[in-house]
Amino acid sequence: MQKDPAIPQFDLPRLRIACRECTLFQLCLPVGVSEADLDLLENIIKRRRPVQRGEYLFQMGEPFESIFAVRSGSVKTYTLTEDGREQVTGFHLPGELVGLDAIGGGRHACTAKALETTSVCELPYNQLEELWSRIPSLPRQLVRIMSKEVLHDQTLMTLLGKKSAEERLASYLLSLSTRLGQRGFSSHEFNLSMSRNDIGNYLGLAVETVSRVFTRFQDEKVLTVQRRNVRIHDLTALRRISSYSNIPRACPSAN
Amino acid sequence: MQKDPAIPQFDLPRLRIACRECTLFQLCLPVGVSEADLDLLENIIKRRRPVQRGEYLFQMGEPFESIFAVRSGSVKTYTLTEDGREQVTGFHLPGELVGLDAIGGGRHACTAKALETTSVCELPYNQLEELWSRIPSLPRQLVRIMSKEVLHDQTLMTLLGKKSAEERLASYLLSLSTRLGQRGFSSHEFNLSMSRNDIGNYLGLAVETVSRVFTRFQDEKVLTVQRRNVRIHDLTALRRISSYSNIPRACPSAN
DNA sequence: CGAATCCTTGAACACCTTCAACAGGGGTGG
DNA sequence: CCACCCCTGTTGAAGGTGTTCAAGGATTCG
Repeated sequence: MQKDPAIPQFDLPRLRIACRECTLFQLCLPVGVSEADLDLLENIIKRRRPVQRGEYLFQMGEPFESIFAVRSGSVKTYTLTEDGREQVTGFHLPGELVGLDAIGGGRHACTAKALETTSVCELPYNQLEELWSRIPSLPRQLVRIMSKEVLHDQTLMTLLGKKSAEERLASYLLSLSTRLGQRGFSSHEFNLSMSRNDIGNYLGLAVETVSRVFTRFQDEKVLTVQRRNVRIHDLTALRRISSYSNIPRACPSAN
Repeated sequence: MQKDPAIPQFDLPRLRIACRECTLFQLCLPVGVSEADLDLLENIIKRRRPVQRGEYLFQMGEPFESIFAVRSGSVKTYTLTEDGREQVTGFHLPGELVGLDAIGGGRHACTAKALETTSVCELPYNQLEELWSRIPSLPRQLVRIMSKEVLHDQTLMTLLGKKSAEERLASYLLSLSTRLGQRGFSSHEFNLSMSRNDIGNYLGLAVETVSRVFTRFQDEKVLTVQRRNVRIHDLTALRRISSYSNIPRACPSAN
């Protein structure tokens, strides 16, 4: 695993880590859960030993047992299309939940792979459901999180359906920057844990295009990029680029 | 409103329609709710008078009050991007829920517009939440539905990121065909309630491309299309086209 | 009947992809 | 410790798919 100045190592060996001590408390499922109820929640959480880069949290087709909360590191989720190609469906940072798309189908619809050394909290879903009657804020929060997930997917649909290559990469970097900032990391310098291949796959672009746009951004002094290390110099420019301001054609707001 | 042989008129004037009598019972939120509990659920449902074509269920930015279940007709949801362009995020058929993306944010993130005369069940969300303790299957079912929504969005991401124009339209028509079939309508002949503009917007294509692909499909005898009326002749061909079998380039499953 | 909207078709262009080749790290093994 | 190799990332050139621009036809509705 590469050294990564932006992602400090957590105290991984400490197996028993309470939600209330977790730096991600505000971002994760326990939001709104009372002190008294936290114990109930914590009792069902399995804290696995850290997952190494390339290892799986779960794989597509496996029976659905648990959802996972990322504690540190990062996870990529992807599906295999019928002809065996990979479609990256998301990158998950600390505090984010993985596996939500499997609840409805009983089987995992995607594969979750660690992009670096990653630690997660495993939440057995059956046990989680059983807590709902005792902790009503739990299902409320879960539904809220899933609602935001739907919202996120919709912005992604806009990105894929309407945006140019530059707009896509700018939006992507801004998303990463914001999310890292929320988690206490630097929002203007960070290391990408995913390859250009993954980025391109996720953004609906060829690897070469991702590479080219990166160098274009660098030429325009918007950022500096060296392999996986990104330093954003002009956040405003990035924002301007991302909110596509192409001249819109006459677009009758059809019936 | 145009005549539509594939969508028979429901008995709209009858205001009091019980879930248990609803033909959509199996597709909608009440799945898994016991007979005894149905009354509780039905009591909070507001059944509005039918919404006319072009009218709104809700608009972007409005405070979130209710989610809606489509009873008959169809609804288009869309967001306005920062520069005022429209992004269609979905088309909703009978039995499907609308407004789920607003739960997390407190405000509607999209606008829902009727594509034809449409009737809906309005479910005030606060009251719905209050029922959860009495009817535990309600939140379970809601989470399940939202999970499927996430799943659906992911296939759409694949469509937008990886598929060609032909593959997109074929997938879209198959989706419509399947969903209409599930609802008791013909799966090989139906009328589109949305314009080419909306379809193109949804699929990330220019209107002209949608039109061209339609005629190409017609030339290949896959279907007949006359304005909004679609007759599918070769479902197999459509399926073959939709599951893109382009020669994949070397695609190292980059860690 | 006329206006507006929706849909279709044609031609030129643009953006991104594909193909190809090479450069630079990082890891492994000698 | 260096050489080597593989993988990742970069850059160039050609090509294709879909967009844009433009114009005309069809349908609906006032």
